[in-house]
Amino acid sequence: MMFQIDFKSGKPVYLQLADQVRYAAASGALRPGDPLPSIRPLAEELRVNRNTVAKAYAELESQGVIETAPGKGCFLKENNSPFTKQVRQKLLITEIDEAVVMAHHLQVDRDRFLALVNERLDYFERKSGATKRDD
Amino acid sequence: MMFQIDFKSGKPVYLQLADQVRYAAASGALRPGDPLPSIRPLAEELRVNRNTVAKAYAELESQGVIETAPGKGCFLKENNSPFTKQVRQKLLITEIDEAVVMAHHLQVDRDRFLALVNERLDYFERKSGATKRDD
DNA sequence: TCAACTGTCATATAGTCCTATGACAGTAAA
DNA sequence: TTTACTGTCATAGGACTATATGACAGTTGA
Repeated sequence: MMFQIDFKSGKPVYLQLADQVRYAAASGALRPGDPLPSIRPLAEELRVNRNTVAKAYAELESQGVIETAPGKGCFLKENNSPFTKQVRQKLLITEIDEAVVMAHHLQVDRDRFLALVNERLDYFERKSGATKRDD
Repeated sequence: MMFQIDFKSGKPVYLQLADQVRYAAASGALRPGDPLPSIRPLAEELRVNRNTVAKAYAELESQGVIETAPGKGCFLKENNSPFTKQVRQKLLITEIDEAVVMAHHLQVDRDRFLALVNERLDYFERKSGATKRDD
């Protein structure tokens, strides 16, 4: 589905979820005014307590990313650009660095690493091509 | 100094430290047989409790990265790749996938992503080359 | 109105992370 | 031996994360 939790990462679940909502907003997967998944169903889907989802949403609301309306639901706010282009690039570089460090640690050389990266890019392109939405 | 902790990251301190030791080993900043900083001084320097440093070291020892000798100190192990080739590749692919997924989220296209990967590879190669020591 | 949904709040429980602190045993050098 | 270092262990407490659960009020549609 739209959100995924890594329970082994050591990173709090509510932060993972909040980050993913921000990414969805940044990437356009969620647009201003769009409803977010309701707390209870999402908690069930992610196999997480409803309080944990509520905490993620509460944080997002306090940061002005979403709007919550008791009785109605949660919606993406109009003017949400929590990430500038620079910040987004920094986020990506952090992820890339972790992979590069792991490659060093595992003594995988540059060519083999780049081959793996291309392989995974192919894999995800095939995958997302299959799930492309009609908007 | 050699290690740095980000107290705002949400990631446990002992995991951050363990990762940095692994990186130091991978990059050559620490070589097999080298002594690691002693627990108490390092804890003081990082402004962290000594138990937290001890926990990081204990994890590294259980993973075969370092060796601890009560009364003497902690030292980088000779052959620190406790993982089989398959397991290592799987670990690496997991890291790569996280970066690829992030790139998708942030709408960074393939060419730009590969350019960033190469840039970071260059960066780390320069860095590990520059930290070569005179012993 | 009634039922089913929405978010919200309060309480209790458990686990982890981190701190603080004292104590112990092994090592090494004066 | 004494002193100062090393890693290790045990205990206690605070903060945070997450769980489980019950209850409440607002919204919506039958």
